[in-house]
Amino acid sequence: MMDTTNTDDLDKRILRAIAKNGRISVQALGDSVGLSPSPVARRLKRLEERGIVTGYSAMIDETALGFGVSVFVSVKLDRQIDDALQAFEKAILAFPEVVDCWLMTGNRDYLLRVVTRSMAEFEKFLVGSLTKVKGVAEIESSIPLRRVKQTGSRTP
Amino acid sequence: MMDTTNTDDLDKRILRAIAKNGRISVQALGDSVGLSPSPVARRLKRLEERGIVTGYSAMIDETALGFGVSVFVSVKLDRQIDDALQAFEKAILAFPEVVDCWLMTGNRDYLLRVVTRSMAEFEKFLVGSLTKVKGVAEIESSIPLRRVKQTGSRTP
DNA sequence: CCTGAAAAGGTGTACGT
DNA sequence: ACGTACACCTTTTCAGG
Repeated sequence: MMDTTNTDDLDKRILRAIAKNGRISVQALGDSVGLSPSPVARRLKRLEERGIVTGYSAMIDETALGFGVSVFVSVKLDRQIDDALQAFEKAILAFPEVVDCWLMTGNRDYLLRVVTRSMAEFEKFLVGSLTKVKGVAEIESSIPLRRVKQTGSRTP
Repeated sequence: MMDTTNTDDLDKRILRAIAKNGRISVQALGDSVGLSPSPVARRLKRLEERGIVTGYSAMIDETALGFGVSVFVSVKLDRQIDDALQAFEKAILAFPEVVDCWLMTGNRDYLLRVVTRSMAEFEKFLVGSLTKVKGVAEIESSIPLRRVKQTGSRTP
């Protein structure tokens, strides 16, 4: 059984273009892929509806805004039942400090990236917010020195 | 001496809004922050010029593009001299499979996120590319089940 | 599934406050 | 530094191939 994704080459070119410039106009998109604006708009809408394009975002320089601290945090929950996972994830989604979160295989723990203005603010987040989330059993922080590469997402 | 970032509350609300929806119109932005379109456009332009807004991007479900495999890879180098780090980083920047890379404190190892079409392609990258980079001593892979949160960047 | 044209809606500039 | 007005451009919708 083959998983026909239903995204053709034109869609892929549209995706590449909007990955590079999320505010590009439908017209310019049409020019770049060789289509008139209306089909591009239709395809874009369809890509959004199908959940392939999950949204659009401005890329903001965190350090320019004073958020100089970025920390990787590994979190283990004390139970691994679905309820605990759901409760944890709901809390995570509400914390602005958490910019990225993955559920890992293995011990079913989470890997987060937490961004704050300072170490003091990070500590406050850790003891004031994260440790207070129900089900959190273990927390391990790793501090990066610097970011070597940032692509956002892969493109062919 | 106070570090007045020169971004006031209005700017911050604009940043929050465009982080959440990078394709929002200037008009809608104006409505949401209580300003008419022209000042919003002026502020937006200024935020871009000052490098606070570095660009716009569509958030794309990588799996939709056929990149179903995402793996966190931890890499230790056998020597921690600057030359080794530089050589390693140069290699990393050239690999399209590596979408994100951080130099970590502590044991001075690297944390990468590697994205491929399949496990077979991942393995090929691992044995064919990553292990062949000079200085690589230890590699540990962690496989995520799914992404829980993807914010791109922190907002004020 | 595409084009093209017309209606609706958004943008950018100039100027007034 | 914000608002309004207006000309211009972009998006959307719909008829037709």
